[in-house]
Amino acid sequence: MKYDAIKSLLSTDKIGSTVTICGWVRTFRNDTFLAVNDGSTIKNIQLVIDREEVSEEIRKKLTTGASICATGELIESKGSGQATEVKVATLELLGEANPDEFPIQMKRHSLDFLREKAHLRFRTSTFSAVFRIRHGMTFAIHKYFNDNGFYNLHTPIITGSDAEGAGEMFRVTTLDIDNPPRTEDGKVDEKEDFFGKISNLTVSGQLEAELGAMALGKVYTFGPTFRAENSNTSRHLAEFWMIEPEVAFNDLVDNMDLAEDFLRYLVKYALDNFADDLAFLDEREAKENQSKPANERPELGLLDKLKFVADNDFERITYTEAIRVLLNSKPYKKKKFKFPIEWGIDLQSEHERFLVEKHFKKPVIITDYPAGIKAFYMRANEDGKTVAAMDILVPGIGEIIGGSQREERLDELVEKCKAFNIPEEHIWWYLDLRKFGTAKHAGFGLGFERLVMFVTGMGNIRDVIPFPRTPQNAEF
RNA sequence: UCCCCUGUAGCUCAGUUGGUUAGAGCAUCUGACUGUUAAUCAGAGGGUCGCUGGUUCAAGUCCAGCCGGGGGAGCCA
Repeated sequence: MKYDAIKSLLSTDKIGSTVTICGWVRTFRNDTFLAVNDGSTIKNIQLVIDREEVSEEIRKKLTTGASICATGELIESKGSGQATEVKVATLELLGEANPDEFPIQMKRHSLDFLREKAHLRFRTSTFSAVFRIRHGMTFAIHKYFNDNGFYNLHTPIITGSDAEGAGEMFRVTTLDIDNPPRTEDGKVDEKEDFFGKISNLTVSGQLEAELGAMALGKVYTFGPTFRAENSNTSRHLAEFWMIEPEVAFNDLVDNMDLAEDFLRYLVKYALDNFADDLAFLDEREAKENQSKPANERPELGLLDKLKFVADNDFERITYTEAIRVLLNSKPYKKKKFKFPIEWGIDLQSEHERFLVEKHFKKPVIITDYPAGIKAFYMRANEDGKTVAAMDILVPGIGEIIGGSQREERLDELVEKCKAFNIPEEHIWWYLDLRKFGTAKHAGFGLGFERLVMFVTGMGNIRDVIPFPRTPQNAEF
């Protein structure tokens, strides 16, 4: 049915016109004032009900969560809390929400509690704001790439490639697991499976994206990825969405320039288009921080943090410099770090957090990591020790982007495969790219949910995806 | 997978060195009020204290095991 989005009515230019509101009741005060939200904005509209017009039977059922549709005149509000309100002429109760059973009441609920009510948490201000912004980020990502000459590439979700090396994979099979077909020597006969071989859910579209980039020039993927790691943290999901641009003829510096421009564009987009939702989340975060001890509070609130990122260049340092900074740091000298620091180790969370939150106080791009701690496809540097890799770290989240210039030299890549125990016949097609018209190219992966965490200030990744998939949990 | 914390009303939490009938705020219900802003005021209902076992005259409180939730670490995005 046709109805007026609340978002379109909150400005006063439609005063005097008859409007139709459909939405869900937030509160009903004084048996007269009905706050209704329809999801078009974080703001509610106030419906004013004449008790002569709407029966007591209906009024009793206007409880939090009930759905209604009403028509009436849009008028200037006599109250001070809002500019406009609707003088109700007709009101239809569409669906009741029994207050004894409906779990979302007008009070502060913990995020833990709402996580267990994921089917209803959209009805809260916090989650509706988060998911509006999540949509906005999806749209802005496609817009950025489209405006900059990239082509969106759909890489496979089910993959027969087992060389991606990004983590444990989910097996995909149509075999009867209680009674699988077996070969003569008693092993499960993989040839009988749907694809005639072992297949899995993808952990990354990067290798396929490289194939696209080496013909279309600039491509990006934006799709679901799956990791069967037993990770129990507030920053990991078993099913998450990833953006992976890949650009032909780009080197590591081009790659960093792209990643930084891209991230800052997205933050600006959120500030420009989701001001109401961000203002609400900013206040929410501020209230939450009040209960924290002073030394755990971030120096900048959400909005200030986003503005700072939008307006300032990221810090760029090499891994080797980062190690030097850490070795000269106060916490290192006072032995506050739990993990040792020496050239060659992978940076721990505590080290990354120090660099980003205490030392530079801004997003940091770390480049040129030791070859031994990075993936096989990253391009070997001239020093023979490091590779052309880059990670972008942001305050509060840690690593949000990981990328590299890819190894385009066939001989070097074949050597790397040997060193990493990857049989050439498994990635013959990836090696073919270096045999025929090879060229330097680079790309990165951005974890979409980590981006949404950063932009919304939410502290747990399970609160920025509608239905999170984590170990031991696939509810809904 | 490892370490730490935690489980008391629908929700958020308090509950002393073990001691009478387990409390508060919000939510709900009843009534009052009627231009309210998470309205207010008065009253009421609501509990197998996660589960199982143990110590004790006595366990929400102490001990053990199990189950659930959270935080941190590793792996990474």
